[in-house]
Amino acid sequence: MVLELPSQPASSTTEFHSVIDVRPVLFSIQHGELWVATAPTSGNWQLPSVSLNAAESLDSAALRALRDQLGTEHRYMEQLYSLAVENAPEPSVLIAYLGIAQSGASQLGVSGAAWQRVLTLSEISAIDARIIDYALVRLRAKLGYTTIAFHLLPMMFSLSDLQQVYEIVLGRVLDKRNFRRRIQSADILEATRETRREGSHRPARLYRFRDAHDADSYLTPVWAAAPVGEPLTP
Amino acid sequence: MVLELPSQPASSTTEFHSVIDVRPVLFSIQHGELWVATAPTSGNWQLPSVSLNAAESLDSAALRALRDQLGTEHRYMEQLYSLAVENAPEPSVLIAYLGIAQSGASQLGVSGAAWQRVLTLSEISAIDARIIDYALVRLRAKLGYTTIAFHLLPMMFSLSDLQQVYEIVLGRVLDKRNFRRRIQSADILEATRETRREGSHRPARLYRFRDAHDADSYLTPVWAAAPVGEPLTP
DNA sequence: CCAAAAGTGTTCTCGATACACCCATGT
DNA sequence: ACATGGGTGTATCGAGAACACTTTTGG
Repeated sequence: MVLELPSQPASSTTEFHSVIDVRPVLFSIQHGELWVATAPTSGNWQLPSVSLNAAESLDSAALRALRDQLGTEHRYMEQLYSLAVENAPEPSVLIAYLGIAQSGASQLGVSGAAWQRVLTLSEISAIDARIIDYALVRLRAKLGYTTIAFHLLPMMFSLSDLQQVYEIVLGRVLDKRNFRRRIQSADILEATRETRREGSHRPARLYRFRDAHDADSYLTPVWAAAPVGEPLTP
Repeated sequence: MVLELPSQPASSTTEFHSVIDVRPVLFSIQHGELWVATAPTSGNWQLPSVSLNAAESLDSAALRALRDQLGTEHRYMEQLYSLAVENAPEPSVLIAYLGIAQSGASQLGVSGAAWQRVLTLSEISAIDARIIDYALVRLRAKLGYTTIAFHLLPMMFSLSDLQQVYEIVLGRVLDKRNFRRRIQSADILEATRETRREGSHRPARLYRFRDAHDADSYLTPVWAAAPVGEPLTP
């Protein structure tokens, strides 16, 4: 949809402009831990970051940051928060994004870009650390009421794979039976005919994520609202 | 906390700048309906809007928009979403806020500013309409798991007042007994010794909102996470 | 036959829902 | 006395949490 800009009262003759710094936090899971992608820099680590171009949406800028500064493709991207950076050499507004890379296909093509363990990442600026913390809070919260976890996994996966994702992100162990009951009652998985054998034990059935549930919540909010429109229908 | 800006790789010599347009949606309840505050404009209505100044945070800019363009004080303010406005005369990034004004003290001091009914508001730009819709979605969602509703009410209120707020915002009728049970079991209210008589019927006990619960959620998420730190403690 | 992960059911508790009557007051 | 909104309790149901054993495979 093309949006029209409403006519604003000309506020003042000296309009103040800022650089728009779009900064995605790209998570992925490797070796049973949660990692963040960091961009090449001299010295310590930093989040990938681009400044917004003319005629570019914030979302595309966030994708561009991943492509140009990391050399990777995304699967999921969501805006997090914006803030004006104070005491910057140049007036700038920072727009943070939460991105998710699939467990397998997450090579970083740009030299110098590297994955870092989230929980032990210290050599990073205060502002980047804050953004990463917030992104993790959001990711954790969204695990509970959205299907965001699937973006961390490849197309086909076992239920144990999925449970591991939840455990790694949430940082605690979940009960297998309760987990499976909940996931299966949400009706968002499709069993495939394939299985995976990978050790001296029973092979795991592989599942696929059902379409049309992608960014939707599958848990009902406590007090659901009426559809926007006429009020107070019981 | 003062944030330091991490040294970025000098991206290009021609840095692209945008006007930062901060636009709060201020809700309040009047005459049993939900209203939005609109700023003076020639022709139809529009949301209040300021462009960010030097050395000003986004939050203060949102408050300034309320003061300068509406002439009102806020009680609650929260960032909603940012987007780059395409096809604008000047490159601009719009940052939307959700604000809440108390039911009583919500006069608009700036001449031309006016409250509009949310559900029947039509003479407004597409972009402002979208922002208002989104703000309403967020407000409705937050009713269920935060104490945001209290900002719509004066310091002291009856339980029926509170229920009415929920009903008006959600657009549907709630059961009185279930509503009271839930609110009271959340343990966020304090009964005062005062009552209010305002008709030929039993007077209502007045309650006060307990402190220290202000912006906090009082409903536990489905799968709570471990505190950020070492992972996988059961 | 042993190790290892996959897979599967039941019980309990608690919160959400539906539902109807008495209470205190002003006129 | 009656009209009006304030205030209260009980029964049902479903979801979340706790908890242990059998199944299938490779070695």
